[in-house]
Amino acid sequence: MGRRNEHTREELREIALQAAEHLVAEHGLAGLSTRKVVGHIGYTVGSLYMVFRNLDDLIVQMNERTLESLQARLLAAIADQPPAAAIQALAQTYITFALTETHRWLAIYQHRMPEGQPVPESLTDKVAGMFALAQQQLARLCPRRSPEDIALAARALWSGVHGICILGFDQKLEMAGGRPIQDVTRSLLDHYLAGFTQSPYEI
Amino acid sequence: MGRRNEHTREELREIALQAAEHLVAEHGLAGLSTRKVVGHIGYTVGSLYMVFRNLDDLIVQMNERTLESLQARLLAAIADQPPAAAIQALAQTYITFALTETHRWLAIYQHRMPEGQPVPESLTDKVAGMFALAQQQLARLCPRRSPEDIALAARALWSGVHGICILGFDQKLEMAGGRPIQDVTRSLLDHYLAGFTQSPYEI
DNA sequence: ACCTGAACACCGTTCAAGT
DNA sequence: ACCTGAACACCGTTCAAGT
Repeated sequence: MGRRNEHTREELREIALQAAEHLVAEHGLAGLSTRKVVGHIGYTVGSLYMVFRNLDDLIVQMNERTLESLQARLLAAIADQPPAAAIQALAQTYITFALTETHRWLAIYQHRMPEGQPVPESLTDKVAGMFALAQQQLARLCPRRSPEDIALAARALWSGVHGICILGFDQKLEMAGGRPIQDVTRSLLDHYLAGFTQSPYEI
Repeated sequence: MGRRNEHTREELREIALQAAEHLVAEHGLAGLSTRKVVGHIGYTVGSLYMVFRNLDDLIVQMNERTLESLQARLLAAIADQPPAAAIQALAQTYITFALTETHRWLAIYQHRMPEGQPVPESLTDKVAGMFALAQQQLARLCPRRSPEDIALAARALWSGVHGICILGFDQKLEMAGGRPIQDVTRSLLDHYLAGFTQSPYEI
């Protein structure tokens, strides 16, 4: 009885991921459980394991989808912008995503693989692809810099913007009279790039 | 039977926190549970609730202890250093702490209060105190800057260094041929400060 | 007053049994 | 082949009962 053959495997996977995304968006990663997911889609626990290896697998696949939609927005923000504007646009778009899709964005970083199990490459690839966007724009901005310098700067800035977002939401660094994270980010980018585009050699 | 009256309330609290710290250091925050804690100290579950309101309360108190020992190391690193060196020392000490006490340090940011409950002030105060160290050194370095500029710069740099650490451990941004996080941090600080100490006005 | 241990409502995961 | 639902080993939290 129940739902037998109502959905293909792919459909089951899709509605399960949608239910998971809904639960996370509403209550955060902690509000996600296998039983709640199947409760939402009218199946029983066992059926989840036909489509996902386990809950971690489901979360990873959900996080990959989040990364894909983030990447799409970043790409749209760059468009045909000149490099300096593109870099600002990347940062502001990342912030906007974090502000609007807070729980789903947080889930990417909150989830940890069980002890010893590595993060799947399919996910790290997507993070790397996103990071490459920043690196490309930085290379356009400073064409005479060595690839090593560019990579270092891209990592410093990407991590920096991410850190501002993470601590901004943590309540844990909610400064009294604190400026909005957009301002902090602009300060980071402008001052770093002022220093970076000016000094020709790495220290 | 059991352990009745073997420990005062304060002693019970202490050994419970020590057991929790040991479990987290060994297996991460996910490896912590009330039953494992009491298993280590020879009590039963119920007794934990004499000393802590619940597991979240225990974790918060554990995280506050971690922040205290981090703050102590940061203070020692500053010593009588001139401001520029003090800022570098703060960053490198933060990194070293994250590298050596990885799981306990991660637990500070991994733990989230249940929906709606705010982070206790006792914890946010300790984070703010730590952050103030950076702000003070920055004010010494740039005495003519407005307090607003200093606060903005302190937040950009603190968040930046934190972001570099977080993404560095996440495996999620483990760049191929990536430079050690110490180098990325130095790049962030040097270039930002080069830009910051030079431009007299905020954009 | 201190502490136990059973009880309750949740969890993730497995798997024999049903269709 | 698909799916169920009971079973197992874990959770956090409460609370009557014991000393």
